Amino acid sequence: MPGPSHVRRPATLASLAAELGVSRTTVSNAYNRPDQLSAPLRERVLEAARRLGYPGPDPVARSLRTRKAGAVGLLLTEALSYAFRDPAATGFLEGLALACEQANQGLLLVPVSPDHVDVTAVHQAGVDGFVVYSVREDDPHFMAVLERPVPTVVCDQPTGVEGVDRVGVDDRAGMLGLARHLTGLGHRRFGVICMRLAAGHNDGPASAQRQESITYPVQRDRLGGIRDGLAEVGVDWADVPVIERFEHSVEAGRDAAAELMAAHADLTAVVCTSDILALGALQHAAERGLSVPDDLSVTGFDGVPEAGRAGLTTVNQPVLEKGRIAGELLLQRGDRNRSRRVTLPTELVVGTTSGPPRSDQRFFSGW
Amino acid sequence: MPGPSHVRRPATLASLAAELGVSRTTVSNAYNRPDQLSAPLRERVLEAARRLGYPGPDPVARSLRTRKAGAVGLLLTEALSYAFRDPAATGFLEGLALACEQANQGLLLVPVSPDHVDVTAVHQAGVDGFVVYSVREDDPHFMAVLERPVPTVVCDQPTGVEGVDRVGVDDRAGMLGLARHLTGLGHRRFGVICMRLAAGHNDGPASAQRQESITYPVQRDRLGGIRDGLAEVGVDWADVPVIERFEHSVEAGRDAAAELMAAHADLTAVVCTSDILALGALQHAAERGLSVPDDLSVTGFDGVPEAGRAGLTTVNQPVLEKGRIAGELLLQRGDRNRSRRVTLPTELVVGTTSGPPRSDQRFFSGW
DNA sequence: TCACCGGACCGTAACGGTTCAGAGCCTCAC
DNA sequence: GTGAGGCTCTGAACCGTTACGGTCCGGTGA
Repeated sequence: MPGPSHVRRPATLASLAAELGVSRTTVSNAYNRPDQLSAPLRERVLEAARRLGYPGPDPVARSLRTRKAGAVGLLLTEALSYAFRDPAATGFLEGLALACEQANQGLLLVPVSPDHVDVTAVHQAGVDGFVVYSVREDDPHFMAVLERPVPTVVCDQPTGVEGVDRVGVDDRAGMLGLARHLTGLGHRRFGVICMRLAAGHNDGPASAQRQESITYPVQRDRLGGIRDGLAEVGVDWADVPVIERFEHSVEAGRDAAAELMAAHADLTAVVCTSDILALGALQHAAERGLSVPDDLSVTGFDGVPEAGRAGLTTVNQPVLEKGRIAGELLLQRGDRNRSRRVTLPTELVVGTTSGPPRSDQRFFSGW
Repeated sequence: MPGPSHVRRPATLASLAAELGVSRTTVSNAYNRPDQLSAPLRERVLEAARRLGYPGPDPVARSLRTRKAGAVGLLLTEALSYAFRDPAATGFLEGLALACEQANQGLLLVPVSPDHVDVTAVHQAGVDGFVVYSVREDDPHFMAVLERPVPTVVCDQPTGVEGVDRVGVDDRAGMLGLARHLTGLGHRRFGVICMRLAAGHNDGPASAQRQESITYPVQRDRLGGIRDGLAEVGVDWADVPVIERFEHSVEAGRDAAAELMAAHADLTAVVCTSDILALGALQHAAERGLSVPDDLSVTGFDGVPEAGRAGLTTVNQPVLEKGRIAGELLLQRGDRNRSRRVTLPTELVVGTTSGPPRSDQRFFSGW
């Protein structure tokens, strides 16, 4: 098997042209516009290229001249590797990759350092546009993206950025439906487990003040949906404990559930703002010996495959579709200039983790 | 919230320099080498940049000049989106992404068209090197990568390419250990389900001839490992039916198992060359009413999370580690020029899907 | 006074292509 | 014979930046 050709400094289009005694234009055309030169000459060019080990036009130089990179940048707030761990993100990426490969565009995962903020990677990225996946409103990387003179599409959050297309779901409505499902079953004593609400590490109860200053619109909407749903049956939001976790993992959900139940043993329903957290809550319930849904109802959000297998009551959102549409919004942008907003439908999925509270608990809740 | 700046044609370094009456070098230095100019002047430059909406040095132009793109290209044979569906690939990607983000390098997923071969995407990719994940020996995209004058690292396959680093596991040894486990349990009647062996769609038995012309070394080694293991107890490989599937999915595994068992109802063990296929085989066994492992033993390869949950007997390989090392081989390549080979260990995991064959079956196998 | 030095800044030449307006030249119709 | 038009091919400008090797100037030590 032949080895790679990176040993020798490769020939350039110019050197190839000189070798052949033709103009650089002609060599360029041999690659890009075969109809612009005679077949024999073209063959002669290509043959010489083979002989001299010319790898074809340099992609970077071409990008500079043509002003297109042939790639889409993807920005995530989390560490890059996170994208491959979170099933919701994975689904999104699959959809986005689908759109990219259909348009023959590369997908550049922009490395963001989770620890120290460093936006150079955003400046480094040779891309024709950015897809931003679910980042904080005041994310510095996102700011850097906005400064780049390329189109941008946001998935989920931040919302309402001028001149930027967005695709997402109606998180508030989705959660509202879920809350009604639970209140309809008779629940009145709720606890909530949510994801990171703003910059800064806050593992524990989310104070009213913190809830005021949420910088993740999705979390804001999901909490808002729950609050609205509970308000309909007279449950005061101030009485609902909300536990926040910085990390988004099953482990974090389990841990949060433990914290929640330790302080509020009388809850009949735990609403989580993601399936991953809910799966953790289910783990905790099992460890605590609570029967779900008899002793406790647990719900999630997203509709990831594992949730389906676990029979979790949740709100499905079309993650793959979100990715696909994000890609299409970016790539198929005609001469449109106004920003477009796409809101996809969610669907309440009633699984086996939600049911009416025990009658004694129901009675208890009447106090 | 402010909008993006892609409306106006952005200022260039040159125009900024002209505006300020300084040289372009100075502006460049303001961004890249703050120590090369006085602080006040630097501030003046940056202020003017802000005022004129100069987004900082163009990444593509910079790449052209500095000859580095700040990104690693990833080549997969399958459609891009596949990478996010196969858990083994996902694990690999996570590891690779880890290495990339540590080196502050982007990860460019190169779009390959699964249907019609089109290597332009490989030529398009502005990257400093390629990681090739598990492709066919004669894959045209891979050939195109080799022509690019950049370093390349291969994961798994193809093997033995001159001048190209490689990371993988000893697939043959892994499978050999697994085969010994099964023969040790008493199995003598085997069936095999394997992944795509070569170019071309072959869903069905893999003839001896096809097995001769395998172009996926990993499959060659895994099958070879089984063969060697069976030979040790006198089982003739010619008597072992091998079913191939083009698609790599649970569904395909289920289907292949059905085909296998329909023709060979007397098998006591089905060895699959991947966990995904094995999970499908388990599904089929369940549908057929076979008790695993009493009626049938089923094994996989890879050690994906789902296999763990299913209790599958399999061969674990450190997929995340493979990705991380692939990235490191590419990024931390010193002035080394000889190609490096890294072989990571595998581990036999005995789950609940393998056990001794029924005694009557064992007797039967003695015929 | 003068050679020398270091900091601050600059001019020029790449980097490797693409693009566009032609220049030749040949053919064909009139 | 001649002008129109088509096919090939060329020359020069341009894309936006950084690398390299300077220059300029004020200060210093002898």
